[in-house]
Amino acid sequence: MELNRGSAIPLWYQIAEILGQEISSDVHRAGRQFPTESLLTGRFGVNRHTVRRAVASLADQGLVRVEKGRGTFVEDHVIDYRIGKRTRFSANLLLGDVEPGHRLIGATELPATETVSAALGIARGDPVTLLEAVGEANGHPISVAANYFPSRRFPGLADLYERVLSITKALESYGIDDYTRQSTKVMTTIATPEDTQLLKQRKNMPVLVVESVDVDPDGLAISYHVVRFAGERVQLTLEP
Amino acid sequence: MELNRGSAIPLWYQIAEILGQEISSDVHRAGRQFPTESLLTGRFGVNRHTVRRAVASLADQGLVRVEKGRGTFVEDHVIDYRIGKRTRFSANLLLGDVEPGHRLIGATELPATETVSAALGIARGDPVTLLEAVGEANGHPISVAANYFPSRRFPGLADLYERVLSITKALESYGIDDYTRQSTKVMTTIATPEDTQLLKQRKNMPVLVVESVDVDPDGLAISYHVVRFAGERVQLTLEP
DNA sequence: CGTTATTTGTTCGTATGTATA
DNA sequence: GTATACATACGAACAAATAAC
Repeated sequence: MELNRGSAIPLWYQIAEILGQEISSDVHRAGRQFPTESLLTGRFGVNRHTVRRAVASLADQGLVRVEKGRGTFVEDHVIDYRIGKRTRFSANLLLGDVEPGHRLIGATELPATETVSAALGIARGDPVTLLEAVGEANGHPISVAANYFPSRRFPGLADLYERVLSITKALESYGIDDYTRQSTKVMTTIATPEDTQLLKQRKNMPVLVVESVDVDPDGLAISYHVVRFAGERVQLTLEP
Repeated sequence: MELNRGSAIPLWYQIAEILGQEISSDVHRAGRQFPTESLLTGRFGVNRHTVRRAVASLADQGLVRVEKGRGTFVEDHVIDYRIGKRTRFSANLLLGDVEPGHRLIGATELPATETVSAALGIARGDPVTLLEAVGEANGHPISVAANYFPSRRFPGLADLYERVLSITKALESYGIDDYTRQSTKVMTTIATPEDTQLLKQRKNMPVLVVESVDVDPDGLAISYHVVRFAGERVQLTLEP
């Protein structure tokens, strides 16, 4: 990682690239203080203005936050979560350079509430299987998901899921080899105490709430999802 | 609005429908206390359980919020904002029964920052026109938008906009008769003091941040938008 | 501060109509 | 037709949280 002084690429840009890389690879830990301008001028052997230009670029990219009189701080990493017609959790995150993971925190059967029954197109009170899971990226929790399935159509889904640990695979056992996203709604609220605990957020941080319905090729609803993302760690990208 | 006791439709459901209608038509104002169970049993001449069933349905639909020992409260109305390939602000809101409006709060020309130039596919420092506006629905502010346009391609856009008060119309003068959404990103943060003031939010409420790029039929970027929605008043619905 | 009234939450029991086996 | 199950509706009582005094 050496600077190339002869090149057509500006010095400040090369420095910004190096520092950006270091932030991505956690050399500078999120939330912690970033090296001061004076430290960086020493390290790269350039003028303070050159370093400032590089840091300004990082700030503009949202990688760091500069506070007059206090210092520069590394922003929390933001994970890019793509939402489209064929959203799958793990497949999704693998597109970035993050290691995805699930942790099942509950599998129950209960009668459908108004909202759930309406979303799934079943009668209120019909039994639904609720799979609750925490989604992780690089070992950090980023989402709490409530996934509802009509139990009449998928009997024993909870047990099956606990064995294969994949919704897509579990559904294959019922002959569902393909499903698509029918509707998606995005909201935001302040994290509940439960969110705060599960997502290891600080108090009073915002959460992104995504409500969606998946349908089979015949247009029949097969699942209703309410996913709550840690707002400070996730960015949704909507696929055209 | 009378109850039909003989009908196949349950009493509690009829009551929920009536009360839901009243909430939509602002008979019960948002944020204010909803009639108590005892008042409603009196009004409808039914058992308290029947009223509770109806109110539970309203709560499940998100129309009211029930607090033990305090009472039931009408939730803030949520505006459904559709996002798709052809998102237009006013056209969008007119689909609901809300009266849309704009208020321009600033029109300036400035050099493109890193993010803006990258989004618009121009060189950093190239002049861009920034139109800042507050979006309103039914007279209440729901969004603060920063709209960036490449000034070289649209010279005099700011003045033109102030005359026609419509981005779509202003762009027509430059021969742009159609544009589509190229990319959309959704994030959330806590409102800044400026957000709080412009959106008339309470302090520390979340905002939904939508970043998007519009392109002309040739795929050339014509605008970059950063819109900040009052989180408690807006729900985004993503069109498939 | 404690007391009291208000309001919602919960749990008994009872009766009735409807659909299903 | 009978038995069973289920949802609806009503009645009464008590528990728990809150607000007002």
